[in-house]
Amino acid sequence: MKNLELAEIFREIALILEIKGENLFRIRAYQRAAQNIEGLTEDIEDFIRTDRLKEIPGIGADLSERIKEFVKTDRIKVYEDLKKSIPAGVLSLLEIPSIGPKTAKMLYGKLKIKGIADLERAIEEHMLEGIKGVKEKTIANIQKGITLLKTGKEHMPLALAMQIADDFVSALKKIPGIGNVCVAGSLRRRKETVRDIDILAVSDSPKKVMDTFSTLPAVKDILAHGQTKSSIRTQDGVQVDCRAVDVNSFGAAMVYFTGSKNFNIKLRQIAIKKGLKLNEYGLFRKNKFVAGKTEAEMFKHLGLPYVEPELREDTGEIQLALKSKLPILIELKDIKGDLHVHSKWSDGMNGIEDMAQAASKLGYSYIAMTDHSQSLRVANGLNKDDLKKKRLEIDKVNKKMKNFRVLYGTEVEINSDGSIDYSEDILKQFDVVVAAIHIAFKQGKEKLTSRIVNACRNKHVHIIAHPTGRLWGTRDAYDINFDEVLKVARETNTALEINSFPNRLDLNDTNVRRAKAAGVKIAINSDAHIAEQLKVMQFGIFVARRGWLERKDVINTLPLEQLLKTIKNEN
DNA sequence: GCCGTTTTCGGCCCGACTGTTTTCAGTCG
Repeated sequence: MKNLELAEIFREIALILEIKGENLFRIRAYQRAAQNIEGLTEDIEDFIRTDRLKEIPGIGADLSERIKEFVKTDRIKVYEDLKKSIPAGVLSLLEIPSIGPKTAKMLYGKLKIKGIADLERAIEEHMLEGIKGVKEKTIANIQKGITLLKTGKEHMPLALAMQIADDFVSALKKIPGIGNVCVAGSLRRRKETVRDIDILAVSDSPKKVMDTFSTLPAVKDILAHGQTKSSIRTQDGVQVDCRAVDVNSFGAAMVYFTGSKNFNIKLRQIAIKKGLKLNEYGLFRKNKFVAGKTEAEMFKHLGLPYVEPELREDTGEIQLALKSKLPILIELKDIKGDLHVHSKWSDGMNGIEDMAQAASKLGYSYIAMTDHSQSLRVANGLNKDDLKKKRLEIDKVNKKMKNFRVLYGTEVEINSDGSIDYSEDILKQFDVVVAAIHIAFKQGKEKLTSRIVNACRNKHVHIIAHPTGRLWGTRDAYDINFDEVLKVARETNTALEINSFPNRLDLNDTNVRRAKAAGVKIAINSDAHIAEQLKVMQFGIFVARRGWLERKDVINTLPLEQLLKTIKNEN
């Protein structure tokens, strides 16, 4: 699958064109194409094979040819030529905050600066001084930008961002007379990682909000401080933007500030077609205010149903919204149980009853106690004798608890040779079998794919846990043929997991969408090792929603009896 | 470079903040 590679190239073409000062709309066309290709749930080569390239929004005659050229020859001539015209390092200048295409072009044109190291040297040697339009502050900002780039946090996991955002929101809510205070931006869209935090506040006196915001104890640097909009960096290097609006503009501002950028552009185009103007203050007809107080009324006046924030990425949701065919996204309250949970029997910290009680308190009606299997010694995997004792304990807990069922489960190891860590005899006794890879994940694409595919083909395996194995900040996804996995999972009625652990979130949103498109069922599980961790389920739900999942796509939204029938292939 | 119940040519989202200017360009979201 060459989708991501291709998107990357288009994006780079756009950057080079930007520096060269080319037509802005040509640049945007490449950016848009890159984004749309990235969001595809299907292999780009399939589009070529079936002659549907031009059905992808933003792909016309020219880009179709470029795509075909790339798939066929692995290169794009236009791109190769462009790369020759500008040294690679010049593009890296754009990563520095405060440096955009114009500045990068000027630096390269006037001072032959070909990268960040060059730029630092030039500043040291006072070479920037005396250039038209560059004074002390510009130089200071570039220096600050370089420092930020080197030390600053690039992206942080959603869970961390939510905590930081909560602190800011509570602090702002203490301002006397303040109205709504909400997070917006990619955080509200629940992207798995976010670069900065956006907060929107309703107030009659925006200046007061700005002053309070920029002087909170967590603030280290003030990046901008205006009348209605400010931007700061925290002691930990996280950028937080805050904007204050009038109560009548709250909905418009939420739409605007939540994004995504491309989603906003699409909405504004729709507005124009209706003879309206859309900005962060509202919808206007000839400067007359039409709507703006709530998001719901904004969408309504644009002729659209409410679009959930997680969908607002301009990857086809607007087209569906126009036809009123948006998916009804799954919610946390739809989850009836957790099918991947550990206890003291393997590497968990709580006993079976503790986990069951905690799950019951969350409103679940079942959990599967899926402790590790015998070969995974580091996690205290269970042998045959352990399993017998564990089963007795489960029976005991089940007798005691009302309206709740502990399912006898395992997270069985997919061994390095592709075999399953328990024999058929043992496997068939479990209510729920989750299979997973924890060892030998550098075997290469073919071998890894065949291990997972074999597990799917084992009739006792119901779910593949954390199917791509990525660990945020530690380990990339395994190199597997995901299309092959989807095909076999579908054939064998094996569910793929969304592992909700904040550093896993595996499957991710794009893969979830691909799985749904392929007709594969999903299980959203916590993988909790202590009772408190059952609550990470919400992060899996975020991923599911970003992957367009509805209740019916997820097996653990089913009541117990139906769930058992479904996973055992009995209906 | 894309796209079309206004159009196959001429449009293409909109505004805040900053730093440098004498009215605005560049950057950012």
